[in-house]
Amino acid sequence: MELSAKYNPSEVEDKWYSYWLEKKFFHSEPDSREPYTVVIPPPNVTGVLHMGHVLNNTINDVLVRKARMEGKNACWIPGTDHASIATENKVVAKLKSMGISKEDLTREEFLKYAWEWKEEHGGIILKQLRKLGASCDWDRTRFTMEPELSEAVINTFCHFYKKGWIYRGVRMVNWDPEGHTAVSDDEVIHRDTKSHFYHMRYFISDGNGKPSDKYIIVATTRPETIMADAAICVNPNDERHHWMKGKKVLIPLINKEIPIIEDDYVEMDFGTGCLKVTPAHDAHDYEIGLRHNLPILDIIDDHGKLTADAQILVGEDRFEARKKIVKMLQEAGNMEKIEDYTSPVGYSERTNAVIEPRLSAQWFLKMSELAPVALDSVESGLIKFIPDKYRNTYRHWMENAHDWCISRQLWWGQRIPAYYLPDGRFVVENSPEKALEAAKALDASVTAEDLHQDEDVLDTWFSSWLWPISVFDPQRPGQMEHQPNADLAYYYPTNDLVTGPDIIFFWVARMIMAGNEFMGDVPFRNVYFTGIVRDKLGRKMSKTLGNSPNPLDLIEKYGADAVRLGMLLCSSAGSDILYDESQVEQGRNFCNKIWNAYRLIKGWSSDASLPQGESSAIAVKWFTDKLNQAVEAVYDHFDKFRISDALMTIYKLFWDDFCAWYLEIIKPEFGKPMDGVTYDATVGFMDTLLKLLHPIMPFITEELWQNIAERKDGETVMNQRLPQAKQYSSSFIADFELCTSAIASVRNIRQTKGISPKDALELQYKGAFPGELVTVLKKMANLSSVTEVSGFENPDSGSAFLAGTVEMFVPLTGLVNVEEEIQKMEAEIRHLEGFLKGVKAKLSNEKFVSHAPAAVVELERKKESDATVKLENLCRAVANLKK
RNA sequence: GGGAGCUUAGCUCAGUUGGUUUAGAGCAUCUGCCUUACAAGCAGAGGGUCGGGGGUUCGAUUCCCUCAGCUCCCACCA
Repeated sequence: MELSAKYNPSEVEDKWYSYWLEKKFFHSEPDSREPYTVVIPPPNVTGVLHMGHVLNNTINDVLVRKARMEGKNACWIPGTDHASIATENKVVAKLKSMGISKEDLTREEFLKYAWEWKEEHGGIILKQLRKLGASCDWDRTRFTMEPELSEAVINTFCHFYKKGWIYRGVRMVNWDPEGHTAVSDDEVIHRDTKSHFYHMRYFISDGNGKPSDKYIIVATTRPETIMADAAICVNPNDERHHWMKGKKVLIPLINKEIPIIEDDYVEMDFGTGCLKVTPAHDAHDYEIGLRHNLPILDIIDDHGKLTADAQILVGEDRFEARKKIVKMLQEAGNMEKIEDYTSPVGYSERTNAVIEPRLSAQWFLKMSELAPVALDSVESGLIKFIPDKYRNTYRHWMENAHDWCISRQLWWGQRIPAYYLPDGRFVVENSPEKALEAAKALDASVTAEDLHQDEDVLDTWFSSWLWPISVFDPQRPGQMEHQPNADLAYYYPTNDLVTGPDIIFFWVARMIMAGNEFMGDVPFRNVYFTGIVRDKLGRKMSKTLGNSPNPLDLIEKYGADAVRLGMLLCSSAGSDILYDESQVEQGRNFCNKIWNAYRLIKGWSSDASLPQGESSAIAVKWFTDKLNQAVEAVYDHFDKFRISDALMTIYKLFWDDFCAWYLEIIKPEFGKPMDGVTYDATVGFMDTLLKLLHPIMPFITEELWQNIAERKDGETVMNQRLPQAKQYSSSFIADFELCTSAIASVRNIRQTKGISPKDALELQYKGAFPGELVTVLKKMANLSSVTEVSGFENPDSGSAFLAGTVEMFVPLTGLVNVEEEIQKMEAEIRHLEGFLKGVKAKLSNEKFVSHAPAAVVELERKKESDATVKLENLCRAVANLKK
């Protein structure tokens, strides 16, 4: 095979991915092996791949491929999420562009369009994941709104309703006037927003509904809601306002009379100490209203427009109304002053509309029973969070969890299985038939036509919280009498969950609740929280900023392995990731390095009759040790989910140890064959390295592994066993490092003296240099001789250096500047003296010697003696030079 | 307003119950090399008083306090 000097990923990636699919290597069925299970955080069905997905799925794939190569039965479930609000919005927008308004369609007609949209645009992201190399079991692909999973959602609703944990109630909810739906507390994002603080005059009523000459000042940020005011509230301890106790005031512009009431909630030193109470449009005011029996007047409709009850500005949008009413108040003489003001405002996570607190009938799931159990799952250590700090966040939320508003005023999603009787009562059943039966029990005269199903659908998270269960056995959630099927029994609980911290409450916490409820066990053992991918300047990647690269373009340009590596290089768990394309370049360079190492090895011929050279034997021995040391470290890193450290360990093993040292040592003269023993060992090393690299870089490793030796059809590197760490000699590795440092020093001498690497030099040394490494030293430093001496012959005509504590000397007649050599050594002496001083200070400290552990003291003694020897050597050398 | 976390070389980060030759890596930088695997490369080198101050300790990047800066999460818009 003729190989180009550069690795060309596009030639190999599709080929091997098709091969893996064709051979069903990703598919898993229960068997006697230990399972390793992961479920994908289901992306929006209409989503496209972005850098966050790349990060998440790369980590997932590394974990899955590693488990597979450890002999586990690895199963990674892919799928998508129906994403009610996001998808419905997209469909509405599409219809709008076609000149169709959602209001003109029936529910069934709209859903027909929605499904068409889903078929057309859905699942693109799953195809894109294949380009990344994701080894998902595609035969098990799931969608949260497919019939079976929808049934699971409905059964779950019925389950909790019958338990009494789901209730319907009129509550203050977060209304999204653009999405025309309520959203849960967690879907509201609070942002400091610049607005104004309007100080308005409310005149005291003269008792006949006419303004007197006295007024109070009330401050608000929302003057457009004054028509819905039910009272003015002051703090009972506020003496400034005692005079108006029992009086009434008139709402400006509409002159409606409202009482002045007292409540501790009002803070005396905020604003004017007078609070306008608007129960229908503020959650706090609603509470005050309940306490004081105030009437509730709702003047804002579903779309955020003022209703007829407002009397004025009817039909105006709430923000338009605000502008207009300010002017009206000014003209009427009711505006005292306007201040600039910044306060937190809630926005809808999905539509970015300003949330309108609003009273409406919604369905809720009680958290009082589910949250404590889920909290305990993490507190007890049954589930581990990586990094650990998210335990705090989790605990805080769990201890303050509000009931979950699960109804959404949308059509795309699972419709709430509540059926209303004509008299307003309702029944909850998982089918219309059962509902009719239950309804007849309440009222025998009810017919199927009389029953009306609730118009709302369920929150999308109400289906995704079942994901780790329903992907295996959709019949289990909500039906405790159904025994888990073989898949669920085998694969549940899953092992690791890789996800972003932004959905710790939406999804992670709730999956733990559902797992405990329906399986009596947590859904996963470890949760690895990735960071958020940001650009080089630390900005979040977003479409509007245009700072988010298209991952597919990157894969096209650099190759999937390079993109994976680039992502992993900087991905420590939990901290945000500053992405830069140069990291992907580094990944591409590494691919190229691997490719070329392979080319070098493949270009060699072996001759079994040749004896193994001494330096080659040493190199094989050393790299075997080095490999085992690295494998041990890699496993340790993986165990702690330090994926970038594991990667860096392998990276350096390959690049520095294998390529820069090992291959250079064993490299035969050009065109000459290599002895068989070394050649076979080298091919073996390459084979092992490819296996070690495979979870991270699946494509290039498969390509090379398939070529480095004869492979049968159906063989793949992804099903090989990962190397296991064996015993290795740390002392031999240390000896070798002594040798490499000596080689570097000689090379440094060449560089500073302008001596070509081609000109051989001599070397003398004094001290304990391991004899077996002399041959390596000679070859790599290009030395004609290496001699152990008792004293250097002409110390002023050469360059001396230390390798560890071994003194070394390169004779360089006529090339040495004695002054420079002396200066170099004296600098070294100063450093050593400082070091020694510190060590001696410690050792002469009575308390250190008596308090510190023996091993530490011993180490200090060794430092002292080593440094003393070095110092003596250096001083002698300098003295000689100065002669 | 409440809570959590971060601050170590130009950049991105390790630093594992306080002691491993007076701090490590990758990238970037500088110098010299187109040496028949690789210039997407090779060889060598430089670079940090571990945010400031204080304390505990024989010993602090590591523990405590404090100040400064940054980030994130939670929180009902008077």
